[in-house]
Amino acid sequence: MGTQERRERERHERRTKILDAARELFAKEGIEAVSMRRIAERIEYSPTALYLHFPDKESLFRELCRSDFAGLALHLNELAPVRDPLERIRRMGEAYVRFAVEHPNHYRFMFMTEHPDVPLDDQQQCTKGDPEKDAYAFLRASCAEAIAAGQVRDDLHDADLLAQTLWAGVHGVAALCIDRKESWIQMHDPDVLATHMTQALMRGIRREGAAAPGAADAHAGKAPPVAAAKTGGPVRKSPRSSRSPRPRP
Amino acid sequence: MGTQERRERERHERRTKILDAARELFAKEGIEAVSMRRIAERIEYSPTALYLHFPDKESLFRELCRSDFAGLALHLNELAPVRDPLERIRRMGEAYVRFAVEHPNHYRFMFMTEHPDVPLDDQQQCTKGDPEKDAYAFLRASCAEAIAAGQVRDDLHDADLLAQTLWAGVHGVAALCIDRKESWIQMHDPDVLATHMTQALMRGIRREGAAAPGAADAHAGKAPPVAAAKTGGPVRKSPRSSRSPRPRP
DNA sequence: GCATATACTTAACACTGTTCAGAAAGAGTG
DNA sequence: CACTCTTTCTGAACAGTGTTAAGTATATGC
Repeated sequence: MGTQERRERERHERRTKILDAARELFAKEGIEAVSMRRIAERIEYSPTALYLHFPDKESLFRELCRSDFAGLALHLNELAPVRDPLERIRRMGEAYVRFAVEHPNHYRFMFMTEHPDVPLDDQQQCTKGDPEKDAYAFLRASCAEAIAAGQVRDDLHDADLLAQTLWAGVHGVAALCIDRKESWIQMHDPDVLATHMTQALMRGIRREGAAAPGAADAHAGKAPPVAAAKTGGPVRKSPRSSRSPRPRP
Repeated sequence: MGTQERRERERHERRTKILDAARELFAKEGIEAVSMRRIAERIEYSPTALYLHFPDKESLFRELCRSDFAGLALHLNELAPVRDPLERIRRMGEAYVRFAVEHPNHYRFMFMTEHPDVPLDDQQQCTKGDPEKDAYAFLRASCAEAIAAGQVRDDLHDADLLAQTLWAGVHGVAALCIDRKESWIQMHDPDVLATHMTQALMRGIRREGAAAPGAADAHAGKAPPVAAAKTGGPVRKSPRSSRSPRPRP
């Protein structure tokens, strides 16, 4: 009987209707400024109706941002064809800051607010570690690749440590540019800062003697072994207990 | 007539009584979790009484954090006697992250929340730019010094650009460590990350050919020209910054 | 003694996220 | 058809928030 399926479908439509309304308000005004009542109002529901589809406000926005995480990963994956790992990483940094500045509200929610330690649900569980859907995994894989290629200084041969250092660098640029936009400290242009940050970090992590990539490098015609081809190791999903990269070689 | 002065004094005492209660709650639970009612309760006032001393909640916390800004600047100024500008900057980075991790709530309010573009009041107006009271000014001055000393690459000869790049680097470490403490990405130890970040950045900004400072440098016995000329203080004990791991020279 | 400024309180407003009891409508079953 | 059960939504309410208006003591200044 098709009724079951039709109901499922209609339910899904209602859900996305809520999410669409929320996304619009949220992206424009930020998470704090948007109340459940206003979201409900916009789609002519009562506030209570939202709670039939989402347990609370945070879950609603979490769901909303999940797609944005995927979007970020997709955005960065466009750089997968760049052959030289360090050059790829450098460009990822620039693209990352651009993404953050263009979607400040999403970025703020994704990376600038404390998230309670809620256990990953099934969907997150299987995207985690997949370089195509998990931006951090992609970065980490590229770092591992660079290390394996002997491009990185000896004291940075831990892929997680390297990835987190680089991530922190561009996150700092993004976060300061978003928060301190109208502050007593006049920040430079995000693009300029991002470029200098990534270049400085590249010089800072590169093994001495390793040649900097000339402008010659650039794109490869064909997608190479998928950006590291699992360089990051057996990246599969890990049942949450595996949250201990625990490096220290 | 002494009544005026006494009243002024008593008023000031009430003010600090409020601030003390607020500081305690705020530092423990964060700005969001603390309500005006709870602050008032703690000192056996009615909630409205707070509004006789502060126009609103944000002003209260702003006042509270002003002293912490000064504290940060003081903390960093202990490094003023370090003669070599780049080495001084590098250590400032480490000290900065340590400060952030030790006072996460204050740091979050100072540098991780959007502050409305409120015009600086008189007091802020005159601390701004003073390296002893304004940590950014101190960093910027050190950057200018390093540039003047010919230690910095030519493409980073803008003191603000350089300062903001370095700041962003350590801010990224601090912010990620504070926010992602319990996240699906297990962050490395803040100290380790801070050390690697600052070292990588130092290598990344240093003019090629300029010698890295040997461990020989370190403290100066006497106040050297710029840095300490303004420190006004002989920079005695550094009660809290003494635990500098500092591996890998 | 009296007006006044100060410090405080009670009551209330306009919000917030969230829950609970119920109503209306459709589907499945006798 | 009637009966039940599920789904979907609503209205009212709870417990909280920051903040304001109006009113009350009390000490000061004349």
